[in-house]
Amino acid sequence: MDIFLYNSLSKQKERFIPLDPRSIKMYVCGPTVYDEPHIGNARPVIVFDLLFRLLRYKYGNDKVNYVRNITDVDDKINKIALQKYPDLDINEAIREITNKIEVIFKDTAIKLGCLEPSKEPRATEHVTEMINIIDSLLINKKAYVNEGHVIFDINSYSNYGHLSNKSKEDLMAGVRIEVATYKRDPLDFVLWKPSAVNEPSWDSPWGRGRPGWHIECSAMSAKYLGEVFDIHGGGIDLAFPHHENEIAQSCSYNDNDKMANYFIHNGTLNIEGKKMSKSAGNVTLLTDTLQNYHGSIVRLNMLRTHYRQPIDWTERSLEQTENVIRKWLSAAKDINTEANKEVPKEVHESLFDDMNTPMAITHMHEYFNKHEYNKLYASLDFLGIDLKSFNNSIKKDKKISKINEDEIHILIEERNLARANKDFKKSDEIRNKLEIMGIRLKDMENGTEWEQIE
RNA sequence: GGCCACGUGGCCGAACGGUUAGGCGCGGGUCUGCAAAACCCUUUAAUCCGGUUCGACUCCGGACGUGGCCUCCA
Repeated sequence: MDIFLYNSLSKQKERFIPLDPRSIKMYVCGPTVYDEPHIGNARPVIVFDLLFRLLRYKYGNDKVNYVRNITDVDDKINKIALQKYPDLDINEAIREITNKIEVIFKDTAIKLGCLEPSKEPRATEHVTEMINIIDSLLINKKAYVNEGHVIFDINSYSNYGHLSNKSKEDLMAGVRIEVATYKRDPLDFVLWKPSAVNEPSWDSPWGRGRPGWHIECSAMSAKYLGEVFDIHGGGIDLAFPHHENEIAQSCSYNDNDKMANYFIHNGTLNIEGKKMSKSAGNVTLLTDTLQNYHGSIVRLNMLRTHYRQPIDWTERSLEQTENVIRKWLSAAKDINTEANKEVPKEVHESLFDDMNTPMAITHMHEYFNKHEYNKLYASLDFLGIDLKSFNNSIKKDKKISKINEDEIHILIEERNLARANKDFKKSDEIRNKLEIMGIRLKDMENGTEWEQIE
């Protein structure tokens, strides 16, 4: 069975045909590490992890090369570095911040059930490669130097705007800021810019400076995946200008008509119906969400919506997902762990059809209803949702102290004694008392169990 | 202003030119001393206005709404 993917280049669903089935090459734009990861960052991380898993499944675990970069050079980082560590040397301050955020980001990705990419290169470790590309673009007259900046000449690349479906005229109509004096054309973009004293800088043929946005991805994708690779992924918000500019640079540099055969974009994410923004004060940090919901819930909640569809991230949908997971978890004891872990056909087909996770989840509900728990669990496993870790975390999450726990056990014994004596008035009093304490009792066949409410 | 995506039942969320997707929740029931869990039953929708068609939630046009992007700026 082949994988079908919606390709932003052709604007339609296409059969995925790799350049070389023995080595699949996927590049995904990773985070700019300037602030704690938020829920919006999680979407591409989860979506492309799933694609990584599908590709591994079809072509072999060791045949897929998944590169997800870390952008650690950016003016936002500079600003925060100066704010947070005014006494440190700027480069040290930046290191401090980017290292810290990178650790949180990677830790979060693991909690969300994501496999580690094959390679996670950092932009700052590839400045030499960037300079080489810029130098070559200058030699080939695709770029020019002005006022210490190196600028990409948009008019040297005829296909500009193809990915984002924008014509030069449309783009010009949108130009609303004052155009920088060093640009010949308002649409030209910066490859290299000079650095002030308190900005990070590297030596270059054009003086001390730093790379512009976009060039890092051209440099790192070429280095690790080659001139042309299979899949380039990221959020739809990156299609323009980021990916458009990457294509212009890379294709001009390599003299190719393509950078990657498939551009795959995930849809946007809103918070309770509104755009997430700092000014609106509704930035949902992943670390906060993961405090209240296990990574499996966050992951499943994300996958309940098709990846290209806009998603409205709400507390309510998280609660719904938690309900589903708890229900599925109830079947865990009936799982035959020895059973073959083969992905059920229907789930396999759904996922290979442009990652139709909602359809796959529908099949999983069917498996549960038909008591085909092994199929359900094989599917969950394939989606990267680990219910076993969830199970453990329920216990761990209980914030009941030891003393409290002893007290609960005493009360349970007391109640069971009352029940044995048919003193239901007393037994109900104890139930109520525990409920007020936030403990719910469950009389099971072999004894009374308890759980914390909420 | 330009380009684009989306608008499905109380809520989430698919497929599909004609056959009640599915889930969550609500309600009812079985079970239970009472609960909880589980199980069973129940709950028929497509923002609006036109058009194409024997037939449209599905295709086309328009309106309205929500959201994204419009180049170094957070």
